[in-house]
Amino acid sequence: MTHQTVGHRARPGLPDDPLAKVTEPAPSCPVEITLSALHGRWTTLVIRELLQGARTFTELRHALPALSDKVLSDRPAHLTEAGVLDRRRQPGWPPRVHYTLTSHGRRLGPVLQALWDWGAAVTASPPES
Amino acid sequence: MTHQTVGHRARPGLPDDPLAKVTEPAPSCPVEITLSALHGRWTTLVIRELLQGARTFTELRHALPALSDKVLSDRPAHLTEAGVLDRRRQPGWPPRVHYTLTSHGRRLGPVLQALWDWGAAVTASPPES
DNA sequence: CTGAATCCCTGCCGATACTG
DNA sequence: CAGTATCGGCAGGGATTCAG
Repeated sequence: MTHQTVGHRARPGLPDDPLAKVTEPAPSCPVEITLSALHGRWTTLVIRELLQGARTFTELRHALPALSDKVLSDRPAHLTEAGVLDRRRQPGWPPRVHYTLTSHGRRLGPVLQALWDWGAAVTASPPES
Repeated sequence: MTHQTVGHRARPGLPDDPLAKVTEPAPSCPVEITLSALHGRWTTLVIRELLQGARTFTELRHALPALSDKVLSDRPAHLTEAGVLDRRRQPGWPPRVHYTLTSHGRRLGPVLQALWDWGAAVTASPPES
């Protein structure tokens, strides 16, 4: 399926890594890092928007009209810290800021795809419950 | 609506699906469904544990000693609702409950793998920050 | 043994108002 | 234009206690 080139593994399941044995949500755990990057309402929608190209603050607001200015400001800031986004100020007036995905950010595409596929599969064939 | 076959996709990124155009975190969005299943602290660690086989309440407690009884009870309950887990009571005394991944649950393995890979890649090559 | 009920504390998110 | 400051409501989750 859309199993990208994220590296194949000998066996299914989780990798053979010392961090795979943590018994608490350590911030150094790769899974925690990713979930932390995706954390927060609206976050995945902001990423989806930017997967289609650079966006300014106003363009994001237009694409996601329900977001308050605060969240519209917080999400890109958080994502920039997480290394997902690049923030470029365009000199002059009025101020313009362009948000662009970094190479890391672009690699979130397959991750969101994996999330999408699982949710779609569950919807298509709900469990016994 | 979810007319899709989750098969191959013409282009990278997100699928061509009406739900891909929501402008708010709709609960019917597959991505939201998956994130909702993984939602909550400790959740992914519980799933990781169960990816290695069925576990009882006590076995989970032993594997994840830091969890309070409440969370240790809430997480499997939530995951059962989400169709990830199967809960089987063993008759007799003392009461024993076995938690097992459903077929949907087992399919979370690759999803966690994708999350792991992204986090590991970011750690390996941190951004400009 | 396997939880459910309760209490409290914290952090998220929405709304509104203000600034370089 | 692109945010920051502030306030308040509410849900998540830890600790403790109780129940089948």
